[in-house]
Amino acid sequence: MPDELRDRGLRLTPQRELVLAAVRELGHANPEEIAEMVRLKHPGINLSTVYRNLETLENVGLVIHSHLGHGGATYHAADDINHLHLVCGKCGSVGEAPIETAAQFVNTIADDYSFKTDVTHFAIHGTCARCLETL
Amino acid sequence: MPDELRDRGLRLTPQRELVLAAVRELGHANPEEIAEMVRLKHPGINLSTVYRNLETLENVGLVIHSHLGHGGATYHAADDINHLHLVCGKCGSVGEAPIETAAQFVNTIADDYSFKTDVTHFAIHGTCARCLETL
DNA sequence: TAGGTAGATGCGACAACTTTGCAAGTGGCT
DNA sequence: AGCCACTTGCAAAGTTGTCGCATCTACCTA
Repeated sequence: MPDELRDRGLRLTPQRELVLAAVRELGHANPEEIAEMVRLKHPGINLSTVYRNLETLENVGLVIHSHLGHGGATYHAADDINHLHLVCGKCGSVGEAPIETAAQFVNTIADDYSFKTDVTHFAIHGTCARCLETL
Repeated sequence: MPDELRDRGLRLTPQRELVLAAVRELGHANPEEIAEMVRLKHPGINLSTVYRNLETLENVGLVIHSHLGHGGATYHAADDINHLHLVCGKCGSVGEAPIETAAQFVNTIADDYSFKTDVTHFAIHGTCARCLETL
C-alpha cells in the first residue's frame, strides 16, 4: 500500500517505506533495531533518517511509540496497539495482555478523575511469574 | 533521624543527608532538581554525587524511582509511594490517585498472568481533564 | 583523642542516545 | 525534461547518565 504514505502528504522514499515495514514486522522495536532491519535491504540508511522517519510516521498516525523500560522508546504500528505490556523488572521480559484487562481500571479513572488514560503508552511494570518463583 | 542512614550501613555525609532531605521535600523530582535543592545548603555538590547517592539510597530502600515521562527517572521517598501518577501527555501535568484505584486491575493481572505488578513504577499516561476540554 | 582505613566526593573523561545544521540528492508535479 | 520542496547523509553538538581516579573524610579502634 504505497498510497497510505502519499495520502498523508508524505513522499514515498525507499527509506521511509522500509522503516514503516520494519516497524510492522518487528512488533515492537527501538530505533536501532529498526535501522538494522532496514539495512538488510538498504544498507546505507543513516540512523538519523530512521529517527526522523519514525517521528514523521508518528505525526501522521501510522506509528506509535511507547515506553517499555528505563531507556528509550519502542515503536509499534499504530494498528497493532491492542495489547498492554507487562515488563518484568527482574529479567526484562516483555509479556502482553489484552487491552480489555485494563478496561475497568481505565473507566474508574475516567469517572473519578476525568482522566482519559492510554494504557499502552507506558508498560505495566512488575515481576513475572518465572522470577517470582525463583525468589 | 541521622541513624536511619547509619543503621543501613551508610556513612552519614552532609551530601547524603541533604540528598535524602531534598527527595523528601520535593515529593517527586529528578536528579537535576534534587541537586539544585541540595546546592542551596551545600553549593559545591557534584551531580555525580547526587546520582550515586540516589542509587545508594535506593539500594537500602529509603528512596524509590519511577518513570513519569519520556525522559529520566524521578525520585520519591520510599514511604511516600502510596499513589499512582496520572501524567498528561498534552500539558505534562502530573496528577495523583490513590493506589487502591488500581487494586482490582492488579489482582486481575496477578490471577490471569501470575504477574505481580508495581503500579507506581511507571506513570499512567493519558490526557487530563483540562486538556480534554480544550480539544 | 589521634590515626588508619574503607567508603564517599569532586572532577573530568567517557558513553549511549537523540537532535540539528547544512549541503547534496530525489520524489512528484507541470 | 525541469523545478522545487521535501528527504537524506554526514558530521557536529546536545543530553543524560556513568566511570576512573586522586583526594578527602566519617567512623572505628586503640
